[in-house]
Amino acid sequence: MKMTPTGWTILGFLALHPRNGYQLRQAAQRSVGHFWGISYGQLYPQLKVLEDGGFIAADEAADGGRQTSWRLTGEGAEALAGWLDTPAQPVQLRDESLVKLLFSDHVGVEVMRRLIAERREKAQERRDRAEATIPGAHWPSEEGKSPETPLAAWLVRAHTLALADAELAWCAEAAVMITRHLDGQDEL
Amino acid sequence: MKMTPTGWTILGFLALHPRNGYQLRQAAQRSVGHFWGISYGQLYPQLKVLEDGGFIAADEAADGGRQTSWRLTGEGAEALAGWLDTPAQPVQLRDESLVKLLFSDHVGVEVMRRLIAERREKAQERRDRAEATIPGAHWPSEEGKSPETPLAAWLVRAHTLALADAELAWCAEAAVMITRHLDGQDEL
DNA sequence: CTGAACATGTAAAAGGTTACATGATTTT
DNA sequence: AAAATCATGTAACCTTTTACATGTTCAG
Repeated sequence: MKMTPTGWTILGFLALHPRNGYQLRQAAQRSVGHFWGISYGQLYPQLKVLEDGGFIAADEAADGGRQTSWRLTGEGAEALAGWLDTPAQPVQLRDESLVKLLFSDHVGVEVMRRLIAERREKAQERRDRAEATIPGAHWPSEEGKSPETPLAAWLVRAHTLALADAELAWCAEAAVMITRHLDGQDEL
Repeated sequence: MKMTPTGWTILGFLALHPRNGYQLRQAAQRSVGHFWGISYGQLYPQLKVLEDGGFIAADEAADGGRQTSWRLTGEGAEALAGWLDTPAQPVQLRDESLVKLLFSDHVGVEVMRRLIAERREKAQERRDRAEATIPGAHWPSEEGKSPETPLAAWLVRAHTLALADAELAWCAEAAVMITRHLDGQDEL
């Protein structure tokens, strides 16, 4: 089996600190869930692949062996750096709600309003979650750990906030435009 | 075979006006390409499915039969309306560039700067393309066609512009933050 | 003791992406 | 005459998604 994008993501998370599969899942869900789902079905198989490749190693010290904590190896760090230097895959977006909106001209404005209301809710949730996130607070602070601000995490958080705000602003504007459009029709 | 999301999208586009497979491909690419790719491999098979379901019908009048122009049937219009009333699938985003940014803390700011520069370019392209688009200018205006402003298309265009602007603003801000971060380190 | 959260996996399905294949027509 | 565009399709692949399966530990 080969490494999938899920594999690289695992590598990235393990670069921050060691964890087990379950924790990887949660971390991914929590911190990148809304723009980069990691594939649960691939998670454990990919861990095997990464181990075979020598990119990660198991620390089974913590528990009797029930849970496996994985850490990045030197090779893994090199591979990760290489991946980061590779041009990113183009952004893939599948936004059904927007397509439906595009086709909603002839089915009444209620549909439009509902679609937009739903988008507003989702955007607000994303925003709230990002706002509540303290970048770099990945695990209970260990003494001796450098308290440096994680710039990257900060930037990503700012990105989420900025995009969510733009979405919210658009929702408000859209509502106004719909109303205005209806008024305009009445005047004719 | 069953109907896939690609099928519904085809239905939506045919609701605007009849076209052949090739034109569907182009329309989808042009107008929703950046948030909803239609699957080319699935296009012609789905056209068959839609025909079997009675949702679309072939108009082979135009050409000797080489190209098939498809139009929506009454049943198709109903089905489309039903789909539009169905809750939209959650937005799926796969943004590798953002993930790489998140993991780029320890590989040098050049990587960060490059990632951000690439995002800026993409965002600018999206913005320019959307700006140049005149919503509703789908085909050479036929006489008798109502010159109504297509509200939905307008809203979608506004969305693209708003999100692209937010992305561009974030890129600028991010560049500043990176510089500031480096300055802060020097002062220590 | 009962349910929620922890933890590790496997299998199948679904659908999108890419590449391939073919040929006609139009443009340069 | 060559290249680009038009036009229709097929096949294989790839990866995510979803569902299933199983057992443990911890909290109420």
